[in-house]
Parts: sequence; C-alpha cells; structure tokens
Amino acid sequence: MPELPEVETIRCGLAPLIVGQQIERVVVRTPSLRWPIPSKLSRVLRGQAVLAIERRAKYLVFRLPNGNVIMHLGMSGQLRLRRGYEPPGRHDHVDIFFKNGNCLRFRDPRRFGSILWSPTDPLAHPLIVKSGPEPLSTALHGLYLYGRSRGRRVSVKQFIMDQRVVSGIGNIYANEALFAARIHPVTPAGRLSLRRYQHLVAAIKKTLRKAIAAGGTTTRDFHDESGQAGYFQLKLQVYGRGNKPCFVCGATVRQIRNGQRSTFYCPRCQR
DNA sequence: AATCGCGCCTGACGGC
DNA sequence: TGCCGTCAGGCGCGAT
Repeated sequence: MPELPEVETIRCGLAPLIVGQQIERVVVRTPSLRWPIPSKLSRVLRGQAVLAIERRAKYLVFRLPNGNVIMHLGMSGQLRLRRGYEPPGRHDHVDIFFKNGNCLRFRDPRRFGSILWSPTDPLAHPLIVKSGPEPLSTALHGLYLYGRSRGRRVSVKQFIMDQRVVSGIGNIYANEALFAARIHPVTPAGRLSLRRYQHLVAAIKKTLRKAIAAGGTTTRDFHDESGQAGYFQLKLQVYGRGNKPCFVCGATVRQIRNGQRSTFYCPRCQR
C-alpha cells in the first residue's frame, strides 16, 4: 500500500525517464476508479510534454503545459514504464504512450486509486488542499502535533494517520514510527506530552527517510516504476509481526484492531 | 467539532 | 476441487 516513501520512490524513478517527454496518446480502458477518470483526459494529454513530476502527500502531480494530472495509487496502484507494447492485463487500466516509444502503464487491481485532471493549481484541488504538512518538512515539529492534538481523544495512531493532521503516513509507517518512539499506539492523542510528541516527530522523520532511502516497503501490492519490489520490509520492526518476538526486548509483538486497522506494537517497549 | 463506521474492490488464504 | 467467509486497507462520506 503506497504511503509517502513508496510514492516518493516512484516519483524519483520516473522523473528522469519521462520529464521532457512528449505524450503521443493515452488509452483509458477502465475509467471507473475511486473517482471516474475524466473523459477528456486522453484529449487534454495528447501532444503535451511532461514538465515535472511532483509529490504532495500521497499524490503524484504531473505538470503539463495545459494543466496537471493528479494521481493517487490507493491501495494497490502501480506505475510501470516500459519500452514498446505489451498486451494489457485485466487490471491495466490506463496507458500513456510517449513519442520516444515508452509506455507508462497504470495498474490497480483494487481500483482504490484515482487519476484526475486539474487545469489550474493542483495544490488547490479539493483532494489536496486540506492535506496536512509534509512530514519531512520543517512544518512538522513536536509543538505542531502537540497543539493539534489537544482535546483529541482518538488514539495517537489514528491521529498521525489523519491526512489533515500530517500527510503521507499510512498504517505501516504509523506502526513503525510509534515503535521507534516507544509510544503505545492506543494512547489518546490529547494525553501525550510535548516532549513525547517531539520524540514522535523525530521517529516519523527518521522512519520515512530510511524507507525512502531503501526504496519503499515491499508488500503484496507495491512495485516501483520499474516493477522492482522494495526491500525495506526486511527492516520492519512491528508491522506484520504479530505473535513474533520484539527485536529489541524479545517480548511478543501484539496485533490488535484500532480504528478498523491492524495495529502492531510491543507491549514492553511501547507505553 | 469530533468520532464512528461504512463502502468501494480484488486477491490471498483458511476452513470445510 | 470448489465454495464461502474473512482480511488487507486509503479515504471520503454520512450519521451521531
């Protein structure tokens, strides 16, 4: 499930290969994603050159002279760039053919992803404008989370997964960052001290940076733009490790449900 | 305003 | 073998 590090990995891999390239044509086979792909997408993209690829939260933004493509990979979205033609599979929903002979293919078995068109400022798009600060920017700091959390009774894990509070953190990295910060995931957000939020922010940044450096986390669904799986999975401390021994203290990692999400933590390390 | 739970969607997997 | 239920989960939305 692509979270910020996976989307960033895709962006970095894709940028040198398609920035500056001109789009020849676009084939939309399945318009019914999370939201319908705009019927004009093929028309507006034809002949345009990609000026830049940016990332905001978990969204990819393709800058073009006449507007912007906003893409979200949802749970199972993949992007692959390959040379020449390959017959599309059942879940290969969109092809973007470039004049240099490459094809960017969007594949998404669960179709929770989305591809939208924004003729104006994409950062002002309703889906993006409410996103919280980028976790790796200076806008995310301990005092910010502390302030936003006052009076909040939701668990700290749900709190940091709220994209309006801070963007880009999904279930995997929420679990990992809370482990790194030694904070129990179910602690009410409003009950944590400023000092503990400072530790948490440091842990979030460190966890995300390491994941980006490693090229994202391998899951069933994630592949980067070349189809390569990430290899951060080897380093996951708690996610997916229910009933296994904590790498730090040996206690049994617990798996619970919190806010309808699988939650993993070490009952001895995290308080 | 904050919180809760639903629904979208498919594939993997376990049980019978 | 095959069928069925459950789980995985990002995120907007409606209800409370």
